Amino acid sequence: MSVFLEFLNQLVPLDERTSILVQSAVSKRLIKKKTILQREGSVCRKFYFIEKGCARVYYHKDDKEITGWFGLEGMIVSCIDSLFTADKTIYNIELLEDSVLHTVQYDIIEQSFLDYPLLERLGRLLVTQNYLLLDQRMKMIIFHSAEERYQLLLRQEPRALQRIPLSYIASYLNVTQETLSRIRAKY
Amino acid sequence: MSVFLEFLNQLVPLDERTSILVQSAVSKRLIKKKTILQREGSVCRKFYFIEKGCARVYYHKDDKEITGWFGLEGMIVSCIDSLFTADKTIYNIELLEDSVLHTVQYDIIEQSFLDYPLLERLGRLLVTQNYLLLDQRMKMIIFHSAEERYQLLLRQEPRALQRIPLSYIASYLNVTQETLSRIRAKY
DNA sequence: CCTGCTACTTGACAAAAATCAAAAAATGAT
DNA sequence: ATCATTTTTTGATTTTTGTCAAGTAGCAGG
Repeated sequence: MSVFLEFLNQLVPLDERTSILVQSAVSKRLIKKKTILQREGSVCRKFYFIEKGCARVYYHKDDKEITGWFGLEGMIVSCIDSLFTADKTIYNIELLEDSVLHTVQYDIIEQSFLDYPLLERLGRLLVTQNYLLLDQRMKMIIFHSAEERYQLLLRQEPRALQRIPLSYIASYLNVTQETLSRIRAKY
Repeated sequence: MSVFLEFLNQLVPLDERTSILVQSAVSKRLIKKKTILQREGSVCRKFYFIEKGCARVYYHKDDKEITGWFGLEGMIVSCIDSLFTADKTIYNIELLEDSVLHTVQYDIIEQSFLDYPLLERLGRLLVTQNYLLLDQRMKMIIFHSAEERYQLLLRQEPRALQRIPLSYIASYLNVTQETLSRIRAKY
């Protein structure tokens, strides 16, 4: 069973027919660094499970790029603002490394929700999981100073800091590159 | 049909048996201003639909109270950090006015998800809806200056600004009361 | 109508972080 | 390895917002 299917089964043990349906919506591929998976202004009908590699989700503020989210091994990335609304997304998704991705055609999933109750359940739990992540991130930004945010990230995602350019980390933490550099210099 | 049931039916038209189940989990009551619906440190097993009135969800940062969310007519409030995890919540929910609330026992809902596919669907859509709201709020805070945030709120929730004390609004916008007062003085 | 409380405003100053500019270090392609 | 490019660091200065303190306005209860 694929890594992605295993990931899903940990949330909801899937029966045979749901499992087959999901597989029909998924394709696994190796994709090159710097590929833009999704571009702002487009409508997003896919989400990606990262088996290997690393991505960032970013948007433009004035002329700067602001990182909204990272994806690392075992995470799902998408442009949720578009996926769930069919509006145009403000996000871009870019691969930061050559990556092994499982691409899920969300249209297929969405059409099947009513016929596959376990899929509906899986959907609910995935959204819930991501809601809690977003809530955490929200608290992180409101609760903590720039320096505390850096330290939190250091504890929660040490993987990220090795692999991802400082400027991307900085905007994820909602500080400028310079400020983050100075914070880091203290340690 | 109750206002709350109508609200749910707009998301997912419910069949008779699901409707009956939901009603068995809900009770409608008039609750007095200043009542604390949920206290930090407790585990939250309920959520509330506001038919009439107004609530705030807040937490403590050092010794200050920070407003994380408001609830107005037609909105749902809860301590989601606890509801979905069964961990202790950091949030308090307080009524700012005498309010008519529909209280939902989440345990009953949760136990029924597997037997009631439409309920599962409803759950998914409710979480999705709230995820998008949180995403919006996140963008509001990261994208915009204190002043822009005030103006956005003014446009999005003019209702709120009439009824809710400035200090609560301020912490919701992630600024101090003084700063908000100064911003407001400009108009 | 006065009293006491709470909510809000205003002012002076301090702190955190942003901005602008330039240097240093790291990385990648040849 | 060398050079060019990109990323990161450092310094000086400004902006934004926070903090502390004091005052004013509005309101509820006697």
